[in-house]
Amino acid sequence: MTKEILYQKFGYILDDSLINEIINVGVFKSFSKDDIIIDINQPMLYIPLLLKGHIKILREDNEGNELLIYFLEAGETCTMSLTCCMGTSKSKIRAVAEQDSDLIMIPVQKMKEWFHGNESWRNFILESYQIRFDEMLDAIDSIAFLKMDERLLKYLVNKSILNESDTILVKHQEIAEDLHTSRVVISRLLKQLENEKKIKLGRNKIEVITS
Amino acid sequence: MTKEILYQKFGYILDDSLINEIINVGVFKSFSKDDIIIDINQPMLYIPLLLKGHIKILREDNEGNELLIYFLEAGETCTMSLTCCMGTSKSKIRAVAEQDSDLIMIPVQKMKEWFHGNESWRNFILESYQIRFDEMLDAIDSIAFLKMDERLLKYLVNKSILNESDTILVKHQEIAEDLHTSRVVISRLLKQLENEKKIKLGRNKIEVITS
DNA sequence: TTAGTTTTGTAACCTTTGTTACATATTTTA
DNA sequence: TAAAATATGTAACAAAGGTTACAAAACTAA
Repeated sequence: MTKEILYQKFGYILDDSLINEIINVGVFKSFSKDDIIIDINQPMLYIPLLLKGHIKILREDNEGNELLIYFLEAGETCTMSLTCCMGTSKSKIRAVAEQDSDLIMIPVQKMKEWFHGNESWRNFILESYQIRFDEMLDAIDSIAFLKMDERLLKYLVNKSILNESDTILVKHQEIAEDLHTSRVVISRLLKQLENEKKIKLGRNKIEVITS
Repeated sequence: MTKEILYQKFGYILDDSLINEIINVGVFKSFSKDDIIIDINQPMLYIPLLLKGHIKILREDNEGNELLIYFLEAGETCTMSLTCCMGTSKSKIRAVAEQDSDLIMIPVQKMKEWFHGNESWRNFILESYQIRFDEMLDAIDSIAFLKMDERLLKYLVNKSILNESDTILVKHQEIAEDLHTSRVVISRLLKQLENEKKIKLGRNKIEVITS
């Protein structure tokens, strides 16, 4: 039940009255794997709280090529959507369900009210910003400082932690899009990582060797 | 006088009583060009409000190589320092004065009080976060999607806008450090940009041709 | 089971970026 | 003014990553 999940994922920081209000004003939504939850330039009318699943946050260049910035997990929100209260209300990123995911969508107006009226919500917002900032810095570090093979391994390890499994179900093409490179480059580097005994390759499947 | 500059740069968003309190509790500090204002892993005890000058915000890799993330201008604050209220209080970035700069340093404790007690401060924080987020996205775009010659030109144009002058006083080595590449690469690409009539090179000096 | 589709492997080649080494030009200092 | 220090120019080569083209393997559906 939604209320229980809300308490479980957000109860550590949001107070009881607020959680009750979230249930009253929030709109429950489910998305299937690969659904686009919000797209670039779409108006942001709701702030999403993620109850279940994982969401990819992506950026796009002029030619339509993507780049994964970070993942959202259950118990988190997209700070991009928070900034919409000020200034532009258009999304600068694309959010895609990495797995089947459940969200509660909160109208922007409520977010503003709570921001000025509820301390626990303010703390949640601050904490969210901090987490996102750290993720953005980490994304910058990876792109700027790591070579593609290192980025690839980090991506795989991260994904395996996220899914709580050493085996990742993914195609080379999908990895290439997330890392903003070509499928051939990924296949080449994956084979190299396999030779270095860091992973094991299968069709639609990669096993990360943790040892 | 400090009070007037505060009103001039922050009066559009912070209310009068808050500006008066900032003057009371804030510590005025001046830095010279190339001074390190705060370094990586240093504890963050103050939030800086930039009154005059420009500040470079840099990230560093394991080998000590830098990468410019963005510039702070007068009327802005470093959101990295805001997040220190929650969680870690260690700086994840290095802040270096790009020009002689004046700051007002606000104790973290005050920032927390104001965040829960003053609406104009909350709006300022939200706005700051939005600006920084956009800058971070822009930094990611540049690193991920642009080739080095494009990044270089963007860097030069940006610097020329910031300094309100077509002529930038800078060494190739410094550019190389900001963009996380080598001096030879920068010299090569600068010469190329000069051949394309986009810039004019001098010693310690680059003129951006706007035409 | 066969034909088509999807996914992966790999070779060959190109472009961009990084490295080393050294030359030249300009400024500073003795 | 000569010597030293600093800044820039450039060649030659290396390495990483991107592109094209095609083959082979694995799966799917008729």
